[in-house]
Amino acid sequence: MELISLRTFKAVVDEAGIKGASEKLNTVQSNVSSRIQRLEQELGVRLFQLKGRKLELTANGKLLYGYANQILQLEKQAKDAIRTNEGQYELVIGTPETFAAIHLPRALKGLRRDHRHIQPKIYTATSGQLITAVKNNTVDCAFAGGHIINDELVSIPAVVEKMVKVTANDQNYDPILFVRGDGCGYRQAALAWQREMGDSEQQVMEMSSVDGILGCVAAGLGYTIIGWEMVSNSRYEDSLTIEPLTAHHANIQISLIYKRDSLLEEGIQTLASFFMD
Amino acid sequence: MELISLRTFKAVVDEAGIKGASEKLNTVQSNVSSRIQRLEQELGVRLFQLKGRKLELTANGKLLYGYANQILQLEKQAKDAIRTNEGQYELVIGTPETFAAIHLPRALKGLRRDHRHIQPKIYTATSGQLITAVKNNTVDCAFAGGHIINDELVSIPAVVEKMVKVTANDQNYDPILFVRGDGCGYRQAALAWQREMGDSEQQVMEMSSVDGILGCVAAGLGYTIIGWEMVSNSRYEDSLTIEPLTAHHANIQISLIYKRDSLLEEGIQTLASFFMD
DNA sequence: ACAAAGGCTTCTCTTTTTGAGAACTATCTT
DNA sequence: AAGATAGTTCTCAAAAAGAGAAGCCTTTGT
Repeated sequence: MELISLRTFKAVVDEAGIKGASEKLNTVQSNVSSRIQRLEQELGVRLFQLKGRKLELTANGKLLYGYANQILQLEKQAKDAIRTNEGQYELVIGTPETFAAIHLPRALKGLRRDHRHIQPKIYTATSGQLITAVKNNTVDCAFAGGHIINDELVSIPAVVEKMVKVTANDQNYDPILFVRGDGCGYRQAALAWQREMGDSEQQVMEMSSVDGILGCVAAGLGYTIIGWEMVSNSRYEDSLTIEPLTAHHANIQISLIYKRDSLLEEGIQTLASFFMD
Repeated sequence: MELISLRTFKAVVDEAGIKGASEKLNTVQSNVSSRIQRLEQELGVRLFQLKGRKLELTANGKLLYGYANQILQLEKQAKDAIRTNEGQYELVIGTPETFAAIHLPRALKGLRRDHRHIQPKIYTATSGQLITAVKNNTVDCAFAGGHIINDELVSIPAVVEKMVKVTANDQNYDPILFVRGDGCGYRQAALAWQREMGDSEQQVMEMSSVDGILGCVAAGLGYTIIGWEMVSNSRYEDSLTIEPLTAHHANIQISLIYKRDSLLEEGIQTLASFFMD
């Protein structure tokens, strides 16, 4: 049994299929397929069962999945242990795009200046995906909004974003709420606010980029709820009006989360320290 | 990082060198050497350091060794879990040669008859080596004499061997104690008895096979201390005289030992059950 | 002090394994 | 029924692993 088999196996399970796995692993379907077949042959056991055109884990597959996770995690820990022992190590930081744009640069700059032995690497995804990414060890730590209730994770408060309602300067805008795609922290906040205002049958428009949203709002097509920092210094700042939200929705806490007893804890704390002032 | 790298690495550490590892892994030195080099390159770290013509683990090597053991053990557990789940599984039984000859056949026969889903596989070595073999997962369980004091191991009493002093029929023998090679359970018992008798400056002769020893004793060249079953039914039985040992050395407890929370516990208990009557 | 042996590395050549891509099959969708 | 989607099979090229020979540096023994 080789780790590549387990990595492949895990990818197939996680991505729910050979196609997904092949993309994640940067290879073609046929290779993934044959690796799995080899593994099955080696163990003398079927790991998946074709159910329609989807694969379904067998009992043995489920059994192996647990072990594969453990083994792969230990592999990562082994590498981490050696890297931290060497002083030099890579710290994979997960962050939502918005956070990466606004808050991260300053911290990263400080990190590069004062802690040359830490090589930061950025991985962007939505808040929701990032939490699983932390659990999976895809990233060493991640910035995410809201409060994380999970005792295998630790969270350090990083920044508090002041949420604001953004409208066009002329106050003459359509009652359309612009939100970002699924998984974005702002989106949740915006929808919660909308619900509370009783405006929930208002039209909602989804857009993938914050810049796009602000552009639309500036053009008077609607309004949005977003972190204050996102607007200030934006290219549309001058054509937008900002209005603070009512107390209870006013703030979103963004925390740096990581897995309890991560070997890279020291580096993560160092990163967090740049947000304490 | 692949498991073959870790297996190789572990073998080099355990066998204290590339030559030993290459033999254990049934390959040539050059391959072991290059696998290690690849691993070092991959981790960007030296794992060994040439000290004279021996290899010495570096700090990073020691770190990795711990992880390698854990990972490899999990690999084994994963396979075991699947095999036991399948019902059919292989049970690797360690035993001293002497035990294999006398006590094991009956149990093995019963196992094959009543528990076809267990495929026993025999691995012979000395008692001392067997204990480490159990710890290393080289074997799933092993028969060993004496009392095992180790809380990562479990031991089930299997048989009690009655120790006897064996001499030639004519009572006219040299005061030479015949013992087996290092690591044999009988050897220890014999030497302990000799010490207690105050005969410790008596000559001792080492021989690797029990049959050889009995032959020599039968020929009047000396005497030996050994389990009673070894003598009865031996080809020399008729020319030998048996004399029970004094109470305190009279018995050796042989137990079946295995690693606590082995996944194959059920099979091991089954094996042990053949000794309970 | 020198020859011999032991142990690791390097180099080369052969065999095996892996990977990419195309063609194929079966299932689901509309 | 056509098209899209997901997985498998097959083939050929590329890469990696294995075996063996030769070399280098220590240790050991006389």
